[in-house]
Amino acid sequence: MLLRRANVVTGALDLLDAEGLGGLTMRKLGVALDVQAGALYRHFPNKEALLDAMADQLLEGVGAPLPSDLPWADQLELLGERMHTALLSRRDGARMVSGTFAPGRHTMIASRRAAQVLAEAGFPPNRAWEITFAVFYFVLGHTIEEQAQSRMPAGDDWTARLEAAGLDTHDPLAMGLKTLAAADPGRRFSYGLRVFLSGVRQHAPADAADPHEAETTRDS
Amino acid sequence: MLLRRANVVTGALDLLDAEGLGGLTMRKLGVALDVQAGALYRHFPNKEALLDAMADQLLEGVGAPLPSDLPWADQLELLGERMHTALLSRRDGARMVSGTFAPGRHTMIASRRAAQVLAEAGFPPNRAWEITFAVFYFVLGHTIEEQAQSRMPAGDDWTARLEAAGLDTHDPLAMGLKTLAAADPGRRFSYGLRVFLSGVRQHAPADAADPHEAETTRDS
DNA sequence: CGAGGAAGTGAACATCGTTCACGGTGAACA
DNA sequence: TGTTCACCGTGAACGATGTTCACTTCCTCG
Repeated sequence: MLLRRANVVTGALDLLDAEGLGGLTMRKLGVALDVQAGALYRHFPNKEALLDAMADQLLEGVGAPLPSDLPWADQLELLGERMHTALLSRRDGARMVSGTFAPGRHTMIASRRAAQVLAEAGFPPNRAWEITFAVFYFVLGHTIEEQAQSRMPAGDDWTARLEAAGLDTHDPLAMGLKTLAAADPGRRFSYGLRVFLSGVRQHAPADAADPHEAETTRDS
Repeated sequence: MLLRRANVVTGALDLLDAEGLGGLTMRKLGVALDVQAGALYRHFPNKEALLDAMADQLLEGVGAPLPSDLPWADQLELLGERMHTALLSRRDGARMVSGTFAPGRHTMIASRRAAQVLAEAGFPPNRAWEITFAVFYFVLGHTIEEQAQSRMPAGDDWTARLEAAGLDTHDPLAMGLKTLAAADPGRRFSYGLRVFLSGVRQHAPADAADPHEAETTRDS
């Protein structure tokens, strides 16, 4: 069968799931696609371009329309959760996206959606983009670590590290770290995202229509 | 001259500045240290361990004591700025740190410092760590992108990308993106960090002594 | 039917991380 | 003083990786 650009991308994403980012090799991808490794260069100038395409494919749908009856901050939260889910959908997805330089089509669509939500909330355009990127950085960074932790040796206790940092193991702070490592990373992510967004809400211009703020400081 | 572990790390960091993360090679590092590549394996079991040590060295001093007369949120901001500066001090510093798995000594010290500030502000220990990591993720993610953009081709206009995403070039949103690309990344970072931290402030427990919040909602 | 171009082959190239048998050297110890 | 021994470094090799290239194969279109 003829090899199409899209086949290469989906095949590469499947191989990513099977082998991880380190095991994603042009030769292995060739085997998976029943093709010699060199043939892949008919569709992509180099591996980096393939990774760019993979990253963009991963973010497909993140920028889909949002329920317009939601407050803008909740729309942003939904967008962040979508991105989080998309990054988690493939092994090492976050690390792969973070290694990408040129934002692709779907990435731009998602960014545009976020910036638009913020602009409609009253933020000036450059501020809207600024916050958009900031939120995405947080999502990306958190998800990278989330996926990195999942491949750590199970009993990789933080105890030794805490001691090396001069922290007593019985310190309540040390205990907190251990309970954190055992906690659900998804909940941690959502909490962090909400913390961030409540900061965004506080920086919203005065003319923004925000129900949360309205509850506490205004009434209409 | 005898090669010591610390010499390898500093030599590797200098080579990182000269060649970038992609050009950081065991052989090149050998040449820089007047040593055969294989000799490096007397000091580090593999390249990853060397990168871990480099990343940790980069973060030395970030966790230094903070001026205790500062409000806790400002202490956290200072910590974030310190980390930002440290990551920027070497080429590809942020990407290098993000590729690291095992947090080293200095990394733990810096994290501990942040968690301690939050704990003293009244956050329960696990929440303190949660927020610590979230802030660090933001700093890391933002700095990665910051350093990635600096090696982009100068005239890499976003115009084409915006059009591919279905956004008119004359849209005010599109204009905002262009002004953003021309803006000082350091200012953008500081703004994002403050936005995040104002969110953290809003999630502080009621018994936290915070002057900002006091100004607006309480008075003592 | 025949030509042209795209898709794929297979082998090679340079480079990478890593390993290993070996040489040297300097300090500790009898 | 002579011997030992742990450590540091050498030099060459191994396998794997990204990438290239001359060549074949095959589909399509005039």
